[in-house]
Amino acid sequence: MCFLFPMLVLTAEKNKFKSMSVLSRSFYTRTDVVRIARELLGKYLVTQLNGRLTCGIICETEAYAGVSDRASHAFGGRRTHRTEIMYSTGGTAYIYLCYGMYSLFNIVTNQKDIPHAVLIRGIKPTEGLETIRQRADIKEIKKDIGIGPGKVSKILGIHYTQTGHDLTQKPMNKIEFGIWLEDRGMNIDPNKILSGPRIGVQYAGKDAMLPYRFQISL
DNA sequence: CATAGGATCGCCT
DNA sequence: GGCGATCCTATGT
Repeated sequence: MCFLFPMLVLTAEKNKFKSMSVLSRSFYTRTDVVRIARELLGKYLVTQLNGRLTCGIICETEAYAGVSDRASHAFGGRRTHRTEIMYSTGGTAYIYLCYGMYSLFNIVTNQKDIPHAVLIRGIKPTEGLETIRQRADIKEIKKDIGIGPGKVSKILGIHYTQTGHDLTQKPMNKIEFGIWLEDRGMNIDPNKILSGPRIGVQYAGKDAMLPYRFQISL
């Protein structure tokens, strides 16, 4: 037992380190975008902009399964100036403008040239609440402040001009711009995950009914 | 070049 | 639940 004890401590330390880690390339380059969309629930989405750190727990996602998914911008292998970023390696940000005024934040997944992506539809803010309140242009923070893909970007300072950003790199200092994700060891009970059809994709025919939307209540 | 429409939101009724 | 805001994107001439 006295030989085993230090090993247990080491294992605990190792797990602790792992539980605070920035999500790495290998998390994003896996092939199952629907699984990744589920696993992103409970992860922390962090931005640093103009020296301000803001952060929230991801609580709603949608998977977009590339060339075979009629709801995806990359359906049929379409490549345009806008969608080109979707063909990057997993762990790249795909951010585009919706309805002329909302930047929508997506995470590219899978290997290069396979245009899968996960749309982040909701977060629960945890850090930088005063900055978030200012960006939202409201007097007091309410519970639904981070619910809705347009709101996620607005409160975190994410803008469509940042599309293509590498999500696996933290900024090198307190000033540099960055968007990244962290696993802080939050455990999500699979039974608590709600799933259903994606929002706003009625044009996608039968694919509009796929249960690719996932959410948890926090 | 012109134009229709969009992976939305907040305010109004 | 209905609607306007607001402008880029994709497509067609």
